Amino acid sequence: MDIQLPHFDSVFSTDCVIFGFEAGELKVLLIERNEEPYQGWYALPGNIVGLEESVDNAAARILYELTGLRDIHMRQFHTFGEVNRHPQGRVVTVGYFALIRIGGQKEVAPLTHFARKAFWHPVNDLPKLAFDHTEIFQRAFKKIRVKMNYEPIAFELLPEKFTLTQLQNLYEAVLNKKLDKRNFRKKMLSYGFLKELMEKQKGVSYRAAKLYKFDRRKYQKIFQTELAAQGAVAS
Amino acid sequence: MDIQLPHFDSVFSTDCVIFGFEAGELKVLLIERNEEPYQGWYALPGNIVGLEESVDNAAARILYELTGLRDIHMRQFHTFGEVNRHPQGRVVTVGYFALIRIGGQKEVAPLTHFARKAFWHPVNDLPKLAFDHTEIFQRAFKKIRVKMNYEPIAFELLPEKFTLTQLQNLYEAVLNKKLDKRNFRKKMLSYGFLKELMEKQKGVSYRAAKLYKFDRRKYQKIFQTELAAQGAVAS
DNA sequence: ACAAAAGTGTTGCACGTACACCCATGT
DNA sequence: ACATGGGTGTACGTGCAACACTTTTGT
Repeated sequence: MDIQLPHFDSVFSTDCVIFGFEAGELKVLLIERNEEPYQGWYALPGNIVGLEESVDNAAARILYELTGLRDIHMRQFHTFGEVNRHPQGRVVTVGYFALIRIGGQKEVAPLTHFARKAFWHPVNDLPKLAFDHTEIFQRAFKKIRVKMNYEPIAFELLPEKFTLTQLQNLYEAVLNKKLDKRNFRKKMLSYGFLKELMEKQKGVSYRAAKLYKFDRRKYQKIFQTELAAQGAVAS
Repeated sequence: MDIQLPHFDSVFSTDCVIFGFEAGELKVLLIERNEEPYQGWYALPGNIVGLEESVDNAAARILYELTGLRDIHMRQFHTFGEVNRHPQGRVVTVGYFALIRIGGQKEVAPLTHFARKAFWHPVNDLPKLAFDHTEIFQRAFKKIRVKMNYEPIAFELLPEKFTLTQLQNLYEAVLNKKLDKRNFRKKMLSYGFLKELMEKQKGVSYRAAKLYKFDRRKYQKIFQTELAAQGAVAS
């Protein structure tokens, strides 16, 4: 590539805020850093973007190297460009978030020596993180709380088959408020994108609940229809 | 600053999508480039971020240098990180948008030789822009269309005093659909953040309309109350 | 007087919210 | 039998959408 731009000692990085849901708690994926700066600190999985890869691809690669997770649907949410956010130079970082099923892939574990370990930590009661990662996390958390009200992202956190109570618990954990059971069920079912399975919960010492799964095809059908309706009005 | 990071020949830039409203049309601020690459092309105002300035500050500085506009409230909306978006090297760009009153400041004009001119162009019927600026623009446009439905950003585009019909025309231009006059007025007034002035329109050859202004203090009061109510439920 | 835009209410419908009890199952 | 969560319906209020005519003013 023919470089004619000014040479700056600047790099960009990506940091990933990966949410999971386990034992009724919302969790975030952290690593323990194995290199300076902030060696031994907890941090979001992140690293420097290579010259020959897009930022989106870099985010996926870095997440894989630090945690073993791959094929995760990540979305950019904000770029952090303060001058002194990295003690060793000018690093602008692009923040991504994702919501995944804990245990949906094998255990999380770093593939490089850059991180000592990778682990899930409850979002409440987070320790101080390296760099400005606490701020990055907060911003991602706020984002998903808002997004959960108008996009079906909650299902990405649940196992494929789930009960309505599990779904409600998740909403309550993310939104941090109690919801009314009857209204919650009525509303969720009214959307029409939950598929009721013939199956029931097993191994519980009380009445077993029906299992549901999120029907992405139905959801997209509904969503596209809405968009088309809006388009028709607009034309 | 003690640089111990890998040296990459990479830079970051900002590009600004500045919206204005004039003659019933939504417009975007463009420059004509005076340097390679894309010399002579139309582009969004943008340039490279300096090592010693935050990305946010750079966006403001660059906009000022290229258009003479300052003290504009800009918001980041997306970062564009494809490998080949700049023909001369690796440039990751952070996109910002703003909505302003055309004519609220003096005429737009570049302060540097980097741009030949700066001018307003209707958002419909945009020419091909330099780099991936068409995509950047589209993404910003989509953002404000969505945002206009739940934040009072429309007022940033209007003169301080405006009529309800002007406000409605603006909504119609941005959302690209016709709205019902009675419902629109009822809804806008019901929010309670429009202050009716003692003044009327002048110089029109028909019944003069009342002038209103956006009362930001009232808006914030309402907004904070809503937030507090949500917080109370959550606690 | 006429042209042009300002201004004004009612009704039906969809949706959210509040609220309490019986049911099925495992121990 | 009892403990535990599963599962269900109604009534009310709010907010949005559809819809047409009279009023004011300048020319």
